[in-house]
Amino acid sequence: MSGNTPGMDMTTLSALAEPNRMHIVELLRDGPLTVGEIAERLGLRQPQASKHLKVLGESGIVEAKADANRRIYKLRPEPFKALDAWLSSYRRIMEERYDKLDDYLRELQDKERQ
Amino acid sequence: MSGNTPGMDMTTLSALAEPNRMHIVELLRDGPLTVGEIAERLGLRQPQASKHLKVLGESGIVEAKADANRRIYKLRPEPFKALDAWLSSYRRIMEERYDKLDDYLRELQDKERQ
DNA sequence: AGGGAATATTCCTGTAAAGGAATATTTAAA
DNA sequence: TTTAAATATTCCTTTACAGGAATATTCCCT
Repeated sequence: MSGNTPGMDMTTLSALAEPNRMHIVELLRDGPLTVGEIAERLGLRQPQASKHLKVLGESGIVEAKADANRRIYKLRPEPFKALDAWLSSYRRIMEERYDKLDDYLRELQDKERQ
Repeated sequence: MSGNTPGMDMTTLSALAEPNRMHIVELLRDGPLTVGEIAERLGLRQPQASKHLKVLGESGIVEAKADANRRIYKLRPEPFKALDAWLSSYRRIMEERYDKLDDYLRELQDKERQ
């Protein structure tokens, strides 16, 4: 089997919650990059970049392809798919109607307050 | 103005990355709940529930409606919309083609390795 | 006014995690 | 086989944060 979309991993969120790692992910959105390139663009020292990439790798967000000396990192689709699937169970809450009802109730409360 | 969908807040992710808070959010997905109800269902002590709800509130994930002694908490749609908007910029990476190309490159590399 | 219920806040402690600096590892090239 | 470049790992220190216990606050009721 090849294209499975498992449940969301909590480590996905904690990995993305760190600003430097989020920044790395946003960089990789435009294509694979080398550790050195990532470190340079983020103004990080190389060891920190490696550490953050390790965390991202352990949560499956990123994978590396060895190329001699270098390691080319890129995003893996699975965690994003899982996050999207999880988020979809909140579609009802994101609906427009939800907001309207909310505003309506808020108005009522404001009026009652006087 | 009423229906704005601002950019994603990093605190959304860190708030959700804590297991108890994620659990609270999943509970509230099915409807508003009282602090006591939340604490009871999660096996938390009341102060911890309040603390987690405070964090969720500060990141805008949750809001409370006062009802005498009690505070009824419910989800706010905005952070979920923002997360969805952010995720949508990764749709290309989630595409099926991405996986296929990936597998293809992997095959090539495996063959070259011999 | 006083008491009790529901919730919030404070203080303390332990722990996980991020950054800095140094070092180890791997690989290509001379 | 030594050297240098790219990356990973280790050790140390500091800080953020979660839980526990106690206390403060707010509100209703009598």
